[in-house]
Order: sequence, then structure tokens, then C-alpha cells
Amino acid sequence: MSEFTPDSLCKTLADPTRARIALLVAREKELCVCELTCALDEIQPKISRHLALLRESGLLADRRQGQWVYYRLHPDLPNWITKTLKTMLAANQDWLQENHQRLCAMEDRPNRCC
Amino acid sequence: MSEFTPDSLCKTLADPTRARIALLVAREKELCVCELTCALDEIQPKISRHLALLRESGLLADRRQGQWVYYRLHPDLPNWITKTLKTMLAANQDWLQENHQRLCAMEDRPNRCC
DNA sequence: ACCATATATTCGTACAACCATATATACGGC
DNA sequence: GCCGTATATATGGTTGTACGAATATATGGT
Repeated sequence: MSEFTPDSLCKTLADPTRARIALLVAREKELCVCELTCALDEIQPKISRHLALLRESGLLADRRQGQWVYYRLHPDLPNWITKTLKTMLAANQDWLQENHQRLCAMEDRPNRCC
Repeated sequence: MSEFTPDSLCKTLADPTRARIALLVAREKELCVCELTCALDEIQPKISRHLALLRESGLLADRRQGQWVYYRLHPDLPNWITKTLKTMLAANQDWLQENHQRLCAMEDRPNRCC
């Protein structure tokens, strides 16, 4: 499924919505669609469509829990991709700040119980 | 000029031609257009067009020496970008192998004298 | 069964990206 | 100035990608 090359990884992250999603997920470990919709302040179908691309590329994995679907970095990612994401994340905190703040300010975030 | 974000960097590298150019340049420090044309086995206008994009994005810098134009990583790149390229390069040697071989097999490569 | 919430998908459209071909410019040697 | 090599750009066609709006599906509660 995955089979990443440098250009295919970059293509996956070449959109601001997807790049923000990927880095937020890398930072928070696991986020559901409504949390991402809130953090990015975008309409839900847009987030969902980009999440589908991220999932199909092999970068993210999802799990459903009740009515929520949680996304996380795919557990089988090659090391260089994880490393790349970590590097980008560490150096671009400010770029993500607004998204992170909206996430923190979000009310009624779903409880992860498992 | 530069002002890189994660998505803008990835957009720049989201094409296989540009990704290969960037990583080859990162590996070889400096390459001219005809060396890249040979290494990638593509027609010259195609290489030139992608080099222009890489230059305009701020990722590469160029210098003319005689009839040749040499491209190198832009000296003012932020650290996280250099680090990202290094990580990608180290983990994708095999992906670049053919290009590297063609480069090594190339005859009459221009002499860098300065 | 029905409703509300969460998430996914489909459709039509607009725009951006890539390509090959042709052409233009720059430089060095004569 | 002319020629050859190296490099850059312009043009037109094709494909790909992102979008909003509408709709569909899934789950849990009543």
C-alpha cells in the first residue's frame, strides 16, 4: 500500500490543508474529524476529502470508535517519513499555532476511552 | 524571497523531476543543467523549466560560469529544510541510483575551476 | 422507527500543473 | 560578425487537483 518516494510524500503534503492535518496529527498523536474540522476552521467535507487522500496515500491510519473516526500517523511508516514530519513539526510550531489554539479552545471534544 | 512553509516546500518537491534534481544537488553540492539533463535522461527544456521553479521557490541558487549554469542548494535555507533534504537523501539512495550512475557515466562533464 | 450528530462521497466546475515543440538568449571561439 | 553549445522561455494542448454544494452513510439515543 504505502511505497513512498520523496515526490509522492511531498505530493501528499503539498496542500496546506493536508500539511496542517498531518502535522497536527503528528503532534497530538490522534485526532478525530470534528477536531480537525474545528482546528482548521474548514467545512467538514473538505477535511474529510483530504483525510481520505492522506489515508489512501498510507500516511494516516484511521479507527472508528462510536460515531467518531480517529486519525493517527500510520504505524508502519518508514523511519525517514516520521523523521521528516518531526523535523517539520518542530520548526513550524508558529505556523500551526492558530490551529492548535482553536483545538485547545474547542468544547465538547470527544473522550478517547480506548 | 524564500518564506517556506511545510506545504510550500512540499509543493516544490511534489514532482518527481524536481525531487530528483533537489536530492541530486543536495548530494553533489553543485550540478549544471547539462549534468542534470543527463542524469535524469530528460530533454533540456524540461529540466530547465523545473530548475526555474526550484530557483524561484528559493530552494536552489544558481551561478553562471562561462556557458554553464550551476545550481546548488540555496545558502540561506532554513535548517529544517536542509535537514529534511538530508533525511530524504539518506533514505532514498536506491531511488536515485540510476540518476547517480548516469551522472557518473557522463563524459565531458564541465570542469569547475572556481 | 425516528432523529441528531459525525463522517464520507458524488458531481460539476474552475484553475493549476505538466508536457512537447518551437523559439529565444547567452557565451566562447574563430 | 558568425557558428556551435548551453540554457531559458513562450505557446498551446491535456490532464490533474481542489473546491462548494448537495447528498449519502453510519452510529447512538430515544
